[in-house]
Amino acid sequence: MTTGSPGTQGGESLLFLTDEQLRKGIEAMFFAYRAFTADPDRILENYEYGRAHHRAIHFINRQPGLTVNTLLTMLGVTKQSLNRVLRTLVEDGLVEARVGRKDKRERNLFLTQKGAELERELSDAQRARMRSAYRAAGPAAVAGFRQVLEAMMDPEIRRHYQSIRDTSS
Amino acid sequence: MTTGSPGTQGGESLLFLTDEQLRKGIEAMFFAYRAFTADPDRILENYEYGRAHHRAIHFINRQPGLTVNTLLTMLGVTKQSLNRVLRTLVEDGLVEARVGRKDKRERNLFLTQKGAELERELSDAQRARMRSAYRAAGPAAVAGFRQVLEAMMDPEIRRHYQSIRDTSS
DNA sequence: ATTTTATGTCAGCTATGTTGACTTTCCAAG
DNA sequence: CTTGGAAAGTCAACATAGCTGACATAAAAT
Repeated sequence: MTTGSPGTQGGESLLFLTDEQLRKGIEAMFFAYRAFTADPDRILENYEYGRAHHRAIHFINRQPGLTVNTLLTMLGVTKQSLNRVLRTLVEDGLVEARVGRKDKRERNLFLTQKGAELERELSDAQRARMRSAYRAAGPAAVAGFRQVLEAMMDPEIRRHYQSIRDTSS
Repeated sequence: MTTGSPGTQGGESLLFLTDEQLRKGIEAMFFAYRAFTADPDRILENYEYGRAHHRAIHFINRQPGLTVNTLLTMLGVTKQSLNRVLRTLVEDGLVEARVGRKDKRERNLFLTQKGAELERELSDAQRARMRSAYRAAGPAAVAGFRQVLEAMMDPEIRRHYQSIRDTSS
């Protein structure tokens, strides 16, 4: 719809929209995502945590002080599922849940030093793979990569994604 | 390593390799992958199948006649895990497992008509999202997308990925 | 005062992964 | 021809992480 309907290719090839191309894209997503999670998964085996803990830690690090509800929206799971994860992280002293200043019903989530250390270990591994892929593909490819992924997201999530800015190093 | 170490940027900016850029890439992968699986997951709820069945069906469709072992490598799960999935698909008449002609220990896997119909329904949904994202981003972005994903894969899997060619429409 | 929201918790279920042990079939090398 | 090992299938037991449903508490909003 954006570039015109079939038959009205204004000079631009639409070969990249063939079923074969789309299927290759689907497979690329599957294989790449598996590799993408493999490194942190290996590290997490040494702890008593899983991928769900990693995700929670990631977003708490990225948006320190975010509420449980916000985290819920970003992770896209039920509160029961998140609660199980969050409870162990708080009990183990990796996450601190402070009662909200304005609204005391809310809990603002922060990583403790210990939590930040695990975050660092996990994200070092994940960023190393991402960096290597970025280097190999080059800046133009990276821009395209980000564009396609962003276009693939659900609109509500895309807004969340775009609103996240790093506050750590 | 490919484009030079920090300080020796031969005219090419390395800003795309900052931690912030890498973290945005990590988040993009997470959010996009979730959207990517959401449509087929919704369809699968109407059947007694899950995401694991979808993956098996996808690859059997893409490489009709592939052996159980090949499928195992591509899915990256244990034979016990795959067997549970494959058994229900065979019992329900979606997949046919023919004894190998040369090596009778092997099973060559094929979709039945019924299996092909489900594959079509699932992949229609998944391709629709992929097509929409490709259209929105454009052919240059798609090329970059594929390059980065490919660079992210583990080398052995990348070879499998590159060897897959479509035989269906 | 009542309703709604944010959070937490208990119980039970399902899907999908894991390891380990074992059997059957059958190719291929001695 | 026998034997070793590969391919496949199966059984059992378990872990993770998702789900629904029901219910409790505290605090904000109406």
